[in-house]
This record gives sequence, C-alpha cells and structure tokens, in this order.
Amino acid sequence: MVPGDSTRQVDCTRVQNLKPVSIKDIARRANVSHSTVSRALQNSPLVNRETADKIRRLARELDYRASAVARSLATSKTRSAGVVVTSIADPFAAGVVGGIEDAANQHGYSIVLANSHADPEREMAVVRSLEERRVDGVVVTASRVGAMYVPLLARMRVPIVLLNNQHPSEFAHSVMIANLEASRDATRHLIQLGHRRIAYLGDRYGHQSDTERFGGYRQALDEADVPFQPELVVHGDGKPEGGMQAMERLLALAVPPTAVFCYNDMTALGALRRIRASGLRVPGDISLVGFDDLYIAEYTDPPLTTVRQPLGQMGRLAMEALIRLLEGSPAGQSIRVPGELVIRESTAAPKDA
Amino acid sequence: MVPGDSTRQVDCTRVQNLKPVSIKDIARRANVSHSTVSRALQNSPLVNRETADKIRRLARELDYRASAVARSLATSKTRSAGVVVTSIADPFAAGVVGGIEDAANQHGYSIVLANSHADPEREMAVVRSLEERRVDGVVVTASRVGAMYVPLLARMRVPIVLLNNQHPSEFAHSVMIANLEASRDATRHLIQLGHRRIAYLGDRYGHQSDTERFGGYRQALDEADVPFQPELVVHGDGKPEGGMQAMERLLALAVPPTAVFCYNDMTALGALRRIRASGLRVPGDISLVGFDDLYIAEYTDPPLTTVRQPLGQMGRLAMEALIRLLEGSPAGQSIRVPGELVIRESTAAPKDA
DNA sequence: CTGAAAGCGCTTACAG
DNA sequence: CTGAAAGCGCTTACAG
Repeated sequence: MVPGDSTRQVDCTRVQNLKPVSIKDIARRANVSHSTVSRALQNSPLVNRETADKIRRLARELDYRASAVARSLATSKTRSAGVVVTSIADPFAAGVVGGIEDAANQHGYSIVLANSHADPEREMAVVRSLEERRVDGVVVTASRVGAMYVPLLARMRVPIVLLNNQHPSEFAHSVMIANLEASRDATRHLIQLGHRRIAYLGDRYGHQSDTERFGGYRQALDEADVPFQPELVVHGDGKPEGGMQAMERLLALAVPPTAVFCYNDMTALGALRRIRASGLRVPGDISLVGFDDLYIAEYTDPPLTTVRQPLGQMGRLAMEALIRLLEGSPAGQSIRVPGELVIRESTAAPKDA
Repeated sequence: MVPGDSTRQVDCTRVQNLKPVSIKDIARRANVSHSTVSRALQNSPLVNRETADKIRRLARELDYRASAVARSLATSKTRSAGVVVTSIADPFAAGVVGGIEDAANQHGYSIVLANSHADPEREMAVVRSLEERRVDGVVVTASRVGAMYVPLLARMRVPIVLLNNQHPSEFAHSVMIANLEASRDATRHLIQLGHRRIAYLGDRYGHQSDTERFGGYRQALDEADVPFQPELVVHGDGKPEGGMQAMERLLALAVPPTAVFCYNDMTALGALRRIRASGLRVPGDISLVGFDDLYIAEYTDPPLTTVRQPLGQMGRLAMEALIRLLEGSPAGQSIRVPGELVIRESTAAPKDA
C-alpha cells in the first residue's frame, strides 16, 4: 500500500448509488416468483407457511425496504398527508404540527410539510406541489390565509381538515378551539375574584376568534349581571405593540378597569408592559388574563393567567379526523376542543374588594 | 325536484375518487404518443414547436398535474428530503425547519417531517419510514440524539446533514453555530463594560456546545488578562430550574460575580428569577447574558442581552448543503455559522466601575 | 421530430 | 398455494 494513499479511507460523506434490494432480488434467492414475495411480505394467508417464513427471513437478512413510491403507484395511495402552515417557525404552528406528526406516525402516515407564508403565490405553488406528490389529504393551519385559499385547496379533490382557521368553510372539516366557552371561563374567573370593571382588549382585524372570544366575555358579564360598558372594549393588533397602545387608552379612562381580558398572550404582554410603565402593578392594581398559553406565559413577571390551547391535541385530532376521512369513516364536520384556564399570578381580587 | 331533497346539495367534504388526468389523456386528445407529451411537458427541444404548444395548452386546460410518484419511480429520485427533529414543538427545531423548508421549496424539493422524540424505537421507525419513502437525503436536527443514531442513519446510504447536533460525526456533513466565537464576543462585551468578576453558568451534561461556549469565555478572559476563577464556574441543567440553583451558589460566594454569562436563555431565565428573588437587580447589581435569543428573550424584564442563533439561516444552509450533495457539487464538510450578539437591557457597567 | 418499447418496483385479478 | 400477466404513470434509450 502506498503510504498516504488516500483511497484506503472510505469517504462516508459521499454516497454510493447502489440500488436498493427489491422484491425481485428476494424472489431470486427464494426461488419463487416476485408475486409470492409480495404476498408473503404483506402477510397474506395465501402463502405457504414455510415459504413465507423463508421469504421474511431473507428480507430481514438483505435489509429489504419496500419502496413506498412503487407501492403508491400501484395502489394510488401514498399514505402521506400534506400539512400547510403559514410558517412553521411560528410556535403556534409548531405545537400543532407536533400533534399532527405524532398521530400520522402512529397510523403509518408521513407528513409533507409546507410553509405558505400567507403569500398567494407561495400558496398556489404549495398546493400544486402537494397535488403532484399525490398526498392522500391535507391539513391546513394557516389562520391568516386568504379567504380564497380554501376553495383552491378544495379543488385538489382530497379531504381537507382545517385547524383553527379564521375562515372555516363548507368545503372542509375543521378543528377549532372552543373560543366562546374558554373566554367565558376566563371572564367568570375575573368576576369570581370580585371584578366588575373588566375590559376586553381585542384584535382589530375582525377575526372570527376575536368575535367568539368577545362573545364569551359578554356572556359571562350577562350571566353575572355585570353591566356591559362599551368604553371598556378596545382593540390591539394581536401583538405587544398594539396591546400597549390599547392598554394606554384603558388607563386614560376616568375610571380604568380593575381587570383586563386580552385577546391573546402577545397582546397581554404589551398590556403588562404598559401597566408597569405607568407605575401600576399586576395583579395589585390590575388583573390580566391572556389567551393561548404561549411558552412565554409561564415566564412573564408575574406569570400570566391565560387560556391554554392544547395545541398538540388539536393537531392530533385534526390528523385523526383526516385519517378517518381517508378510511371512509365519519369524521365529524366541525370539532371544537375545549381550552383550559391556567391560573397563575397575574390575577387577584381587586383592591377595593 | 322534491322539496328538501338533500341530494341536490353537493357534499364538498366528501371526496370523489376520480383519477387524475395523466399523460395518456393528453396524448389521446393531442393525437400524439404519450412519449411526445412527456417530452413536451419537460420542454424538451426534441418536440416540434407547435405540437409542444398544443400539448402544453391542453395540459393547462385539463389542469394536469404530473405524478411525482410515477416520476420518482422512473427516475429513482424523489426530490424530497427527510427532516428529523427531536420535536417540532420545540421552538428551536421549529425555527430551523422553517429555513429548511424555505430552501427546499425554492429548489423544488419537498420535506418529509418526522419527530424522533429522542426515543430509540421511534428513531428506528423514523429511519425505516424515510428509507421506504426513498427520500433523496436527510437533515437531522436532534441535538439530544443518541450517539448511535448517526451511524444508523448513515446506513441509509443517502447524504446526511447534521444541524447543531451534539455528536457531529465523520459520517456526515454538519452545520453548527460558531459557539466559541459567539461566546467570546459575549464575554468580551461584559469585559468592555468593565466587569472582571464574570461567572460562567454552564450546562452539566457535557454537551459539546457547553464545552465550546466555555472555551470562548476562557479565551475572552485570557486575552483581556482577566484571571480565571474556578469558583465562578457553575452548572445548571439547561433549564430555568437548574439556572436558579446554580445562580444561588454564585450568590452565596464571599464575593459574588458582577456579571453572569449563561449557557442558554432558559438558564438565564432561571438566573434572572433567582437574582430578583434575592432583592438584587439586573443589570444594576448583576449583568446577565444568555445564548439562543429565544422569542422570549425580548420580553423578559429587563429584555435579555443574548447571542442570536440565526435559526432560519442555519436551516437554509443545511438544506442547501444537502442539495449540493445531491447534485454532486462539493458541499463543505463542516459549516460554522456566526452567532450575533444582541445587546438589550440586561447588561450594564458594574456599580463600582 | 416521433413513436414503440422497455423499465422503474410494487399489487392484484386471473388461471391454474 | 403459486406464477404469469397486466397495470399504476412516468422517463428515456432506440429506431426510424
């Protein structure tokens, strides 16, 4: 061997393109037809016990991996689902996709993930790509998706499940958080603590979720005979910035609220900042409730009372609904998942109580 | 029409199983062979201009979608990449996968996503599934993956790119954050502010990233002739709980540090809590630096100075390296991505300076 | 420029 | 129980 001969070292980072072992390779060694191999590997009862065992042993020895692509072509099922999200980098989407993947995996499905970035061009490209891949179905978590997008998806002729979509539609099945019930619970919690001047800090974009959450707030007020005060309803943009500005208007009121129920945690974060900036304390002077239970809610100061969206579970339910659709069982047109009020330290009885 | 006849309403949620239009359907209408259709749709110069135009027009009219599965079988390329993460619900993985998907999409690749949950059984199942799907390559972001896992993946005989993996290996290409340089920068920042008693709050699990970050800390100290004090090095568990405990030990020192460089933001969060719990202020009494720039870092009180890992970019680089590998160009065995020191409000000059 | 043919790796009716 | 055959929807050498 030549000293320093670099060829003696195998370059593991480069890839040999040997083709994978196929059903034919096994057939040859087992002295049977490839049909028999196919049957044996599917545990078909049509194959003689011993032949089948021999075939399966060979498959293991040769480290055989059935080609899902060939199978898909033969069966016209890919056992894969497209998952469209606005952006997987968004923790919300990430949580939900975690559940989707778990359920898919458990049922032998694979997930083809695509970001739409709420960009119509990208959305078109994504749909086309999923169509070409012949995914068996798709779940869409793209809350800010255009209203036209769902019909576009529906043209794919595969089952669709929508997840917390702002435009639920007759074209598809859907899984959503039970906004009204959850926000009613959150508001009741404030009422039970003794609050009566409770503000609603909503989202100004007219999302269905805002409408529903506001509905729950109203309902809790009504059932407790707390008079509704329009001046206590303000709107942000769903982000901290908007929360700060809206909170500012609330603080400028002749009689500011003693508690604020926020559309979401991001908004609550802004409200919290604004309250502290004006020298007031949470929950000493003002109680604060969020919605979502983002990771961060646990680490704000004080930790935020909020409504948890069971993201993983919602994803799981969506994927399971899709699978049921694919396998012909009834799936439930519209599934509502209860939120969970997580009481931390941003809520307390009002001072004057 | 019978009143109340429910059949007149199309049930859009149910799916008709009409098979997609194929190359043959187009061929029939165009009065050519399917070979010609195939060529025309690939923009092959071998096809007569007008025939090609006619074919492409027909394809558009019929809303033709080439079957990627048939093409994959014919070409033995799927133009898809497996992406293995410990859990996509982890914001870190989510950020990175965002970049991976963007790069993939841009190059016409699809992403098959799989959670390993750091569970050996699941890891095996995931690898098997990706093998069966015949993905062209895989990128793995599974920092806490078992050391045995990468060799297992390598057996897949497809290119692998590792992303911030704790066990970079000769089996694969890798993309990692430049830990040493970034933590040297962070430490320098503290030194420049005037600190000399700077603690390192590390991770006790002996991750390579901890070793490297500690190395950067040492290097910054050395180059500034700040004496290294072993008592200022403590270890947490990478989470807030461990950060609190380790910070407690630091506070119990005869002369506590005036600044603490934490292994990551989660640890910093714990340290921050512990510092405030003892009535001290950040950065008034102690400056604090994290690592990662989690979403939350911007919203702590005070906002945390930290090192940003450009997650999206790292994902993009990993996917691009994989694609280069797939297309036979050199890809760079080991790519290091610089972190970025984000100076917020948790660092200031020491009191006595 | 075009078509007939073979092949990719499976599944599955059909005939024995 | 088994095999030969056809087919899934493409691609691509080969022959004209």
